[in-house]
This record gives sequence, C-alpha cells and structure tokens, in this order.
Amino acid sequence: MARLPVYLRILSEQAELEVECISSDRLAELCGANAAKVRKDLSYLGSYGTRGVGYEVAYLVYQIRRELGLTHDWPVVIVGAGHLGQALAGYGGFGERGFPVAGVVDIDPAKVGSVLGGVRVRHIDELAQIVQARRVNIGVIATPTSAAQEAAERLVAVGVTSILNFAPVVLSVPRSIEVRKVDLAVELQILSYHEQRKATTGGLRSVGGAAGQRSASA
Amino acid sequence: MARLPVYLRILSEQAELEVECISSDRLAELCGANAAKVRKDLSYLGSYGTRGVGYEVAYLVYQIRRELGLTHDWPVVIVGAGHLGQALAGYGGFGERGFPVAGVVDIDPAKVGSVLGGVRVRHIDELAQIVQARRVNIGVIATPTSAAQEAAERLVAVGVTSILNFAPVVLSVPRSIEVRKVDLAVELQILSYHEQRKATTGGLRSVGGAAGQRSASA
DNA sequence: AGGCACTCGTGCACACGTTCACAAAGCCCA
DNA sequence: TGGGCTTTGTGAACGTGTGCACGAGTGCCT
Repeated sequence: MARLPVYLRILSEQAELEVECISSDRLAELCGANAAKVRKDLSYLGSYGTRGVGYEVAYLVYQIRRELGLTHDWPVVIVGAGHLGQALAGYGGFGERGFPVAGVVDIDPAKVGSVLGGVRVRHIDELAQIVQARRVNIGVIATPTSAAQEAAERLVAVGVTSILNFAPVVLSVPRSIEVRKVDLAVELQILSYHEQRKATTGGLRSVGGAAGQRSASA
Repeated sequence: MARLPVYLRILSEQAELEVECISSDRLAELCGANAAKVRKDLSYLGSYGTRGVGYEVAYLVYQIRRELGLTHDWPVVIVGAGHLGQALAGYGGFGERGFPVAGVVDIDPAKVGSVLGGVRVRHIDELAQIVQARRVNIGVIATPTSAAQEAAERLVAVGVTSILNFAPVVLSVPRSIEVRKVDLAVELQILSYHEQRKATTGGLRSVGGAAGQRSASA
C-alpha cells in the first residue's frame, strides 16, 4: 500500500516524541484517515498490535521499514543537473531517509564538475560506472521533457530498475521497470480545477477541521 | 478526474503536430491507459466526439481547459526560497502552463532581495500584499517541514484557498481549503518497496511494452 | 478473582472505479 | 442509395478499496 510511508513518517515522529504505544484511532487522526483503514493496513502487514492497548511504536516502525525494504540504504542517481536536479541533490532530506545521492549526471559538459550539495556533477557517460560501483537501483529523471525518454533508456541500459520521473511525459520502458511520475503542472491544474468549481458554483463553504490530504498513490 | 490534465497535455502535443482528429484508442495508447476509460472520462466531460472518426483535437483541448478552469491564468505564490523554492521559481514551465509565479517569499531577511528566475524574493510579511495585488488563489509551500504549518496558516489568513504542499506533513487547515501534497520521500519509498519485492521474490521478469505509469491522484 | 473499559482484528455490505461488450451513429465507396 | 467499416457512448459485470460493526483479547481497578 502507498500509505505505509505515511504511517512510517508519523510513527517515526511519535518515536522521537518518546511515545511508546499508539492506538489506531490516534494514528488515523495524525494522518487524516479512518481508524478502520489504519487497522486493516497494519493487519495486512501481518504485524500485531495488542488489544486494549494499541501498537508498539518501535516495533511497528521496524516492521514497516522491513516491508518497505528500508532496512538498508538505496542509493539513487539523478539525471539532469538543471534547477530541479540541483534542488534534489541539495535537498539533503533524501540521505537522511535512506536514499543517498550516489551521483548527479548531465549531458552538458559545461555543467560537469560543478558541485551540488556535496556531490560533483559528472558526465552522463559515467552513468554505468556510478550505477555499478554503488549498486544503484533507483534513478531520478530531472531533465527537460525532450531528454527524458533518452535518460530513461540510458538508466535502463545500465541496470536501473526503478525510475522516479519529473518530466511530463509517459516513458516507454520495459514492463519490469517500475516508474513513478511526479508532474507539478498536473498538481497545479487539479488545484485550478477546484478553484474553478468554487468560483462557478459560488456556494457557501463549510469550515471544519483538518482531514483528507490528497496525495500521490496508485 | 485527475486524468484530465494528462489528456490535455497529450492533446496539446498532438495539436502542435497538426493532428486534427484523434481516436480514443490512440489517445489511450499515448497516455498508457484503456480506451474505454478514456471514452468514459471524456463523456463525463460532456463533450462529444464523432462516431466512426474520433475526437476533434482542438475542440477537446478547449473543453478540457474550460473544465479545468484554464481559460485564464492562475498566479501562484511560493513560500520558501530554499533549494526547492528556487527550483520551482526558476523552472519556467509554470508560466507557460498558465501558472505564473506572482511572488516568492521567505521569512529569512538574508534571502530577501535575491532574484530567482526573474522574480525577486520578498519578505513573508508582504504576502498579503502580493496575494491581493495579483489575486492569487494558489499557494505553494516549499519550506522546511517545521515551518510548513505556519506557512499554511499565513496563506489561509491572506485568502489563499488552494495549497500545493511539498513538506512531508499533514497540514491542519479549514475544510474549504484544497490541499495537495507532493512528498518526494514517499515516492522513493514506494520504489524501494518494489525493489525489495523484486529482490526477495527473486523470480524472473517479463519484458513487455510500455503501459501504466503510476502517478499522483485521488 | 471478577467486572469493566478499551482496542485490535475482521467479516460483511457498500460504493467507486475499471473493463467488457454491444448498439447506435457516422463516413466512405460502389 | 445502401452496405460495410470504423469509432463513439453507455449499460452491465467485475474487482478493488472503504467503512461499519461486532466479536475477541488485554489491562486495570476494585
């Protein structure tokens, strides 16, 4: 399920607050969801809570990390050293969460050699070397739209099996490759859609608590 | 539906290639989906294709833009001038797609005054002024996690009704505010999950054509 | 020890989204 | 004009995911 990462983040935060035990009710509240859904998700995971008490936070964190394959780091390689590539490399949040940046590559020789967030930009011809040396399985495409398909093919050719794609194109890759897409323009257009609906229906609006934060999934 | 933006992009591309008419089959192929799904989505939209021929691209583009509220620009304001905020402001793809950056604000006086992608960074106290002057309805949160909630509250206070949130937190806002979340770490963790499954099942992999690119929705 | 309050796990019904299959409708050509 | 080919639009089946409700197990207090 795509909700496990969310649970993991919430639970990690709770762990830092030294909360040892948490109920499905509370957990549901913290991630804006239904208590039954939380319980069902966690039961699918197979891990057990204790009735009458709740879930042991530390144990649950361990189980989810295990299920998500986060027991070890997954180095990633970023293709494209433009604005977005720079931002991603410099973000720093990746390394902390188990996804160290093994390298940043670009096809433009003028960009090679500059340093982003402690990582030197290398030429895309070195991609195979980087991937093999660090056993990289995950590639991030941060190139312009026109270069995304070629970037994907190069990543696949050197053995990358999962791709996070920021370019607004549908990549053509073998079925065995897992691709996830983040399209910022699409997100904005969805917001625009809701704005437009608010404007045209012109009705009054209910003001309530916080719940339901649409996010990426499926 | 969250798929309309995808259709719009594909159709716009086809329009530039001077394709005047397109069938649901072809359209489905281009966006990696099912033909029946495409037809149902478009019929929900109410717009009509012609049987035996297909859909008129230009008309469909107009209809979708209309449905999504893209008949006029939606200026956005970016809160947070860190790496991500810089990348977003400098991206340029926003303006082209109808979301010009009305302003970038940050709470750090040291960052105020620098120029990102043609937009000068201003102090967050000027937020209200920017929003009212440019009639901004959409805010983008590109702050660190710890500042995201405050950023959201400030945006809501000055009248922003839609928020695109890049910080990995569930924002607490009134129900009337539309929030969409993009969490890069979650995306990577989902990829990690699939990598881990590949590794443990250890089975052989089918190699097929391109179809099915998971993306943000719901 | 017994009762009570609490919370997990889960069967079941419901709603939604997806897919199939087919009739209606349009175009082209003889 | 009529028949055949193509493609839309949509009703119906299917599968999935969601939410409710309740039994079962646990801890606490008397």
